[in-house]
Amino acid sequence: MRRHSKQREMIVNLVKRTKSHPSAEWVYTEVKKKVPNISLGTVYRNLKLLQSKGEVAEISCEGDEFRFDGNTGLHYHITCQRCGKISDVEGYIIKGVENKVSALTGYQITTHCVGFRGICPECLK
Amino acid sequence: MRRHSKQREMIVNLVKRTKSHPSAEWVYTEVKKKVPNISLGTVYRNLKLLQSKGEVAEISCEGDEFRFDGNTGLHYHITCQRCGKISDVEGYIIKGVENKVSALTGYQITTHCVGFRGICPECLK
DNA sequence: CTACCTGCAAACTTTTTGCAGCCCA
DNA sequence: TGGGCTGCAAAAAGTTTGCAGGTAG
Repeated sequence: MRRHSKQREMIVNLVKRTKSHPSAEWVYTEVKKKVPNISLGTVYRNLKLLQSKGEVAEISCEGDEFRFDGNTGLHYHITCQRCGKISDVEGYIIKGVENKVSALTGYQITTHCVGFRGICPECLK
Repeated sequence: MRRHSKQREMIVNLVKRTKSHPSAEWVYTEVKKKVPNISLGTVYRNLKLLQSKGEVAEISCEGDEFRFDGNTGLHYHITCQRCGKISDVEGYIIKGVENKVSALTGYQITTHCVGFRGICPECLK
């Protein structure tokens, strides 16, 4: 049972290191700079694998989204409607929502996510 | 300047009426039952148009999602991880978050959305 | 050796677009 | 009658998969 390959390692490191919530395509072109003959298929395969191992998380609670986040801890996102960038909202977690919604809906809740939309300070200038 | 067409009207009504947060494909097959020769292109064109007019909203704050919601007022969603259905969370809005996050990030905030993941009561049985 | 992993390319799925004709204000 | 709207089909974009060969353990 093999664990490592140069390609896999690069992908993990890249996704964990970057703050930009990359798409598969972005990861591909980025890794390609170091490993020029990597294939897109490999990137998808690895992202999926890493995701299933919980080393990397998909953004969004609805689930058809293909942008990833190396930070798998609970935190929220904010998207700038002007320039499209996605950032983390640091230091703010809403407490008690899961219990409240569980009581309200009867669901057994696993997780929640929160997203904001607006205009970032740079674009406001 | 024309406003109505049979197809458009059917699409609006369908999306506004349904609670199931439909995908474009679902809308297509559903409308097809009444208007058999409607084309998928028309469905996409209309959903996009309605969305830009604010008559219908896309689910998710990250934006690559293609499921729609006829209820454009602020409300949250919950997805069942077992059966995949998406429901509305009724009667619960978190207050003050937008101001808080605005202060925290410097963004001018337009909206926020909240999603939950869990197992629905039916699947828990 | 033998899994597992990779690159490549083809297959799929989902969404967008160009075009010619149709239809309503 | 004109401009928007439609159906159709091709194109584009995004994701998955089969295969043959390579490589770490």
